[in-house]
Amino acid sequence: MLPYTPEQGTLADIASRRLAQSIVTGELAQGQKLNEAELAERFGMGRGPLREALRHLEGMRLVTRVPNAGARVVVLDRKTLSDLYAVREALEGMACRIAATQMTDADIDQLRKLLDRHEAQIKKEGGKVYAQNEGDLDFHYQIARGSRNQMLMDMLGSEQYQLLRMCRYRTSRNAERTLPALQQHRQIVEALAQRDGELAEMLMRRHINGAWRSISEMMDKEEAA
Amino acid sequence: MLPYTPEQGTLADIASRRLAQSIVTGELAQGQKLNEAELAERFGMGRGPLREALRHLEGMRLVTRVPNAGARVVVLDRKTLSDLYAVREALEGMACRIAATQMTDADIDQLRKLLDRHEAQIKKEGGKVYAQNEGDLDFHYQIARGSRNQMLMDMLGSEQYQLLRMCRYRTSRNAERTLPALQQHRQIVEALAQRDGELAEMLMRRHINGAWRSISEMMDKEEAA
DNA sequence: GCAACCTAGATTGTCGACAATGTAAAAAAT
DNA sequence: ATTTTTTACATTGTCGACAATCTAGGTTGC
Repeated sequence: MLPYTPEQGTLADIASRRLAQSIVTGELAQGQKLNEAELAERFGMGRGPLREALRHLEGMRLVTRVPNAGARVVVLDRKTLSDLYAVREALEGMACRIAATQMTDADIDQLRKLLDRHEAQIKKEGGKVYAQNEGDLDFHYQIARGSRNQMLMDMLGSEQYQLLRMCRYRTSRNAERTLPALQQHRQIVEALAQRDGELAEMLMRRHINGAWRSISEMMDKEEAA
Repeated sequence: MLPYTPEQGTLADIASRRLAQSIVTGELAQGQKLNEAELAERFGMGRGPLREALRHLEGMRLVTRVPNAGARVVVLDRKTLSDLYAVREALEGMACRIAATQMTDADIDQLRKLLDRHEAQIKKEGGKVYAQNEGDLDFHYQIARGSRNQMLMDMLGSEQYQLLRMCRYRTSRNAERTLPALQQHRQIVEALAQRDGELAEMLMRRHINGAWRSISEMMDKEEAA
């Protein structure tokens, strides 16, 4: 259950969502120049709303702007991703620790069901990447919700972490990590069920660290080629 | 050394900075309605750039917008601040742990000098609130820099954490906590100097936790009145 | 007197045009 | 031929006007 983005609102809101989606999925390449007139044309709106959308995205750090030179899609280099995963480890570790005391039994049960669905999906399709990706995000977001910390939820769910989704799309083609990841997810849920915050935090930190190492290796291979 | 914001740029950039400043200092009250035409008039610009600035601030979470009903200054209630301080504890704790291995001796020396200046200022003026405030922010930001994690620096220095500055302005009138805080800062620096990341993290977490308790108490008193 | 409805004013959302700036290609000079 | 200068074009920045929406006050009916 990702934060629901209603399909309506002002034109600027719509443009903002569509652009965010295009950036995150890689439809718009990293570093690509964003031409206002062209995008406005494509979305069927004036340049005004589109400029507002770009400003919003700038605040979200999905685009970078230079005065009088326009906006470009942000570029995720190795260092940026490394920094991001370090921050994730701290934030989501904390989320787990707090969630262990704050989540209701019903919440935890929902988490289990979510993982069941993931498992079924993996077995059926061998990991249709898109769904698997959003599913993993769901898991992490649900735990953030469990912490009852709105700021954490904002950071993970809607804003800053879009960068993460962006990275996922690039790196999730090899689905070899999905099964061990699911296993780790289950361990985390069990720790939460036992109300063991420290263990849950440790498992989550290890899980994220492992994910980073996997991505890092993949980038090494890509660079070698 | 807060991130330097040049006094130039597009009108939207200027409006964004001026608004952020006004919001953070409390010149614009929490929850206050932001009238586009009025603000545009005051800043001597059209409504276009001003709307872009509002969008940017929305991305920064300093204002909240409702379609067709305008923008309002964000309201920092007790829960929001509590969440914010929990996140701070995790992030700045991490910053300390990493900074202990990443900062150069020169960096640490600069940190000592910064604290010397703070001490002198406190003794001289009994804590001119504004300077003291920004000074404390400097300290925390320098440590984030020491972690060499750009994402962390962004989060602390320029964006999300503006909420924190906002809160500080409201709560820093009673300067009774400045001296113990300085003492804690010194302890943290010495832990960094000894390259003891774990200790530095622990001290920082305790420091932030103490700050939150102090603010929380103050809010209790205010509510009682 | 109270409530629902309607009207007038204010405010936000959007667009198109124009000015300012940056960029790249063509022309001129060495 | 290469470098510099100039010129033309594309893009961004800004403004003012108009349409859509919301809000408040008054009016009408019960």
